Amino acid sequence: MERRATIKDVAEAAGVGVATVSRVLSGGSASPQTRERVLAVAAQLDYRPSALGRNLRQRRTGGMGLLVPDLTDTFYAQLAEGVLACARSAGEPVVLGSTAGDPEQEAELIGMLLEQSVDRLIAVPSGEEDTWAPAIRAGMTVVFADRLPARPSPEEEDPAAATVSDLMLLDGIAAPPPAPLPAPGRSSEPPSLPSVLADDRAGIRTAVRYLRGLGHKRIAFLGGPGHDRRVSAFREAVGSPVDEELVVFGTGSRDSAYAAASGLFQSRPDLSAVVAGGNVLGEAAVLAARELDLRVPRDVSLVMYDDVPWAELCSPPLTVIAQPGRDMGYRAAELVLRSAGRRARSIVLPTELIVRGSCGPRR
Amino acid sequence: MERRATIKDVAEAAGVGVATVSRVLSGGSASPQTRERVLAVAAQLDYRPSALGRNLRQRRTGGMGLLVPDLTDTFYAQLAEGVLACARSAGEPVVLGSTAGDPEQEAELIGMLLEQSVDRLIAVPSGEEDTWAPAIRAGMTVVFADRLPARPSPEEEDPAAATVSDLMLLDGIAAPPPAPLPAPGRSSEPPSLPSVLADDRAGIRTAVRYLRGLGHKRIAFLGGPGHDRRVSAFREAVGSPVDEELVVFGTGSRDSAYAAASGLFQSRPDLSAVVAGGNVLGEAAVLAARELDLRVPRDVSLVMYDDVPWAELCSPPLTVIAQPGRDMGYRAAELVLRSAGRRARSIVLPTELIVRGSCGPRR
DNA sequence: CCCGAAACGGACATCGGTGTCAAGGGTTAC
DNA sequence: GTAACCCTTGACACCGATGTCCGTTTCGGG
Repeated sequence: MERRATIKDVAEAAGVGVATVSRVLSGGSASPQTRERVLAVAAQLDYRPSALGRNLRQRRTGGMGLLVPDLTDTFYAQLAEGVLACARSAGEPVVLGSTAGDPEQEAELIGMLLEQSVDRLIAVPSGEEDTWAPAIRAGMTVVFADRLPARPSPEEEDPAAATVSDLMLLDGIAAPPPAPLPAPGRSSEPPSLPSVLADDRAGIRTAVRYLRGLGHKRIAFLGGPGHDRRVSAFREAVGSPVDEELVVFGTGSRDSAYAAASGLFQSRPDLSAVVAGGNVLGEAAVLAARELDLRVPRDVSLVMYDDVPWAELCSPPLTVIAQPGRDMGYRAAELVLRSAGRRARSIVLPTELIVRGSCGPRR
Repeated sequence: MERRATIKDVAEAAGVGVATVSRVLSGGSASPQTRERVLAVAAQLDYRPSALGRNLRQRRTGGMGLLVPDLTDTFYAQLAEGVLACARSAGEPVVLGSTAGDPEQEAELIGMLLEQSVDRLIAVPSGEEDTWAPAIRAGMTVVFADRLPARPSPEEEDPAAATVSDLMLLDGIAAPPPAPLPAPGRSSEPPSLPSVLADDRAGIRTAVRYLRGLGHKRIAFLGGPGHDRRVSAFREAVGSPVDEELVVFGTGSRDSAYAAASGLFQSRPDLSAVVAGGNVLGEAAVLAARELDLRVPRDVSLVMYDDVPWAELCSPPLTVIAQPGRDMGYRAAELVLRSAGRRARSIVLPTELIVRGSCGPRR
């Protein structure tokens, strides 16, 4: 319960001024004997500089914030572990928040971080870009991981082409002729926000091709919030006449994922393969299939996005699109720490199709 | 990028002193018109008090620290979600650290938290009690979750009886006659540290009885670090002549868990049931069994500690001892927030045996 | 031997809040 | 009419660091 020693205590005990102590401890210049004496006294008093004083003086908190939708989603847990590993090796604290995929909670947490003067943030965003405007405006260095914030639904300009989101634009179906103008705008804009993403497009494409190679024609996509890039890649990969009934979404909870999967299987018994856009959705697909007495891979083939430890536990073990969750977190933390002040770069990491036993030839 | 408004800005704009602004915003007394004016100005300037200034003045950081061994262990993720939920509703930040079960990293993280003046901490401890002494001495309010720090191996007093750890003492085999003195000391000591624990003893006992009821005689325990209470409960439940070869440990990593499980199955093909002390160990047991062509539950029955979403995905779905991870985290956070200053209480939450399909009659 | 430059180190302001204290104004009681 | 009291309010010190500014010392060169 004893009071911690302050820089003043050290200064007095060493018979020097506080400024000298500060200089010595932060690597400034000082004569060898002074330095030595100060260090000795500091060690003897077990002095540790208070982050509070320093932070106030420098008007910023060290460390970084981390916002994820849900830690019980193993992928986000892996991501978080990566961030923590990097932060630990840098000796920096990490302030964690879980948003449950709710933009409102996300906004609250951003507010909390601003209040704490946390000026570096790694986030798996749930809200749209305007949720993030306050953070950016306040000068936070934000690195997005796993996905980017969605663009808000526009209010003016060609409402027909931009109704849903840019999904439709990237789709290449809804608006093929009127695309030339918006397209360059869109594609020149992505320079955009610093991020660490997996190469979703390639991952999905590989999976779809793999299923195609097994003879599957009716392939479904089971998506969740934030899977925009994956869906659009899926649409692109399956080609023009996308059967919209085969593209369904859950809201992020396990229950809704199960409902979506179960609904899909029941409404379209003719489908022969499913691509699950995330591990929670994959889990739901396995459960729903079992409940409906569909055997994997005999009755339905399944590819799941995310490699998680339990994918191997299933019978049969699940074929997955692995993305390097831990690496993504580590790299994001590096980015946010490195880019002291200015805008960070973006990184795309490769995915890998890991073939196990959940896909078979078309029945 | 604009500078945030400070309390001084608000004071000037409202034509009052800073003290008045502080009073108004922290619920102190002020005349209605003053209050109104200050609030209006604050809202208009979008003023948010800086946690930095406040923390420095009050010599403490708000919020709490959270230390867990590994977030990719779903149980700890659930625990963390509980803590985050409570903290979020209180508007408090959570500083997270992952220790990888390594006392050294744990000690480092404790140091980091002390530096940050975080004075409330929830921890799943890996180190022994002396790892925690600095934190306690510094006046931190610490609530342990899931387990308590192990007592350091004593250096004096009857070295024979206390060689390994208190495991051996509780064992009741290594030192049956010289036990009377240490025993009351042990059992009167637990008033000890504030904590939120699951009723491991009851959980394990129930599981062992259940397996016994199915006819199993050779039941093994697959443990990990921190499973002391579970092991001792296991020993107690199986009764006196404990077959020590049937009690094996991993070090916490997935690899070592797998090695332990595989070694167990290979060295003792006569065992007919396994109790896995945690979900990582359960996972390892399933994989090892499959690798050795042991079918569950025909060749070997399995009960796993921790209910995790993927337990239902296995074939057959795993029978588990469920402990309320999320609740434990939430309750721990409540405890640590409530007990502003003084010592917190302890809580024990019930476990539940959830019978699914991984246990069958003795082969 | 003296002068200038460079190295060193201490006093002090500062960051953004909170708590203390005393002054001032208004009301009530005697 | 005056004393006693309460309520409101602002000035100011303080928390523990950092950085600026300036005085002092030391050393080398002329």
